[in-house]
Amino acid sequence: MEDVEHLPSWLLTQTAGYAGRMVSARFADVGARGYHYRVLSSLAMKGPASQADLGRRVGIHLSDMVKALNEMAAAGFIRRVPNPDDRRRNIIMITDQGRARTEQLARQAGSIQDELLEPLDRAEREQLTTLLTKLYRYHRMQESAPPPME
Amino acid sequence: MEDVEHLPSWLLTQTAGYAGRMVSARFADVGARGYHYRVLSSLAMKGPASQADLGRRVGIHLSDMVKALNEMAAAGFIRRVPNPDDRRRNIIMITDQGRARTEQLARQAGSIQDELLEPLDRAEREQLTTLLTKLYRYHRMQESAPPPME
DNA sequence: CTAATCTCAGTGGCACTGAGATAT
DNA sequence: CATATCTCAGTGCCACTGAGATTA
Repeated sequence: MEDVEHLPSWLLTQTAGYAGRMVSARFADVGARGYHYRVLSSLAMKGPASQADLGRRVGIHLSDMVKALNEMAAAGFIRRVPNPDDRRRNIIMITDQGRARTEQLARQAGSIQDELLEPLDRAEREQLTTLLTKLYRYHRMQESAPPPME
Repeated sequence: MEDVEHLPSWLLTQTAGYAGRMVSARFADVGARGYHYRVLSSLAMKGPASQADLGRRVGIHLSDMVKALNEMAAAGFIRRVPNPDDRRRNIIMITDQGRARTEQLARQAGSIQDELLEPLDRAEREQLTTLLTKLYRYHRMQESAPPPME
């Protein structure tokens, strides 16, 4: 009988749990959550988009996007502007306040990386990042690949 | 402005998300969830325990343990036996059905490892396991370390 | 009295489903 | 007509909080 603790999938979810809790805690301190940071940083770096496109960009479900944007609009971090070319769509724009918020959250997220990777030396950290990037890219691609027919 | 997608914590939670969804899907097919497998495999490998000890062993909150054990007792995978030496405690024992279930779930979990690690070669898989194990052990230790005073 | 155990109810974040209204 | 967008309500899993009853 194999030990669960040696399964890569187990190690991955456990370590991700530690990472996630660290980041969430920092975000919660300022009343934010992961979805906010994902959306804001995408807007700040890649520009405005419709809600659906934004969701596809950052991997957040359309219906969750609605809720997250409601929260961030109420806080003044984003604005919803009607798209004159397609009246089904909104254009989501980041505000100056939103940019400031993005930088605040980026600092918080960045500051925990050292804490998270503490037991690894420089070379190991690069190894880890490389390996995880491979995994991430591969599965992200798989997702958008042809769904297995049934 | 740094890209979120390069942060180790981001990569970790994203890849863990893929891994978690793969495993959950397989478990859901047979009406199980992650907590069940964790508890059952601990019982199978390390023997009976009280609910509190079991929770500490596998990192599941005491109050969640109650619910998970209710589900598994109803399904006949575990039994609660009163501890004669300490009447506050139960002794949680795995049943034969529970052992069979454990093996079933272990097979399902094991079968997705290849799918998960597909883009990595043999050496890379070992690297990843080694790095994640370091991280896991470190943070698990930190947890039980003296809480920061406030 | 304090501390540990077990139970239950509830919360929050993340990811998802389904249904409905509107517009293309 | 089908398709795409936006919205809302609800579900499931994981992790956690708080409260109460029992026993050590």
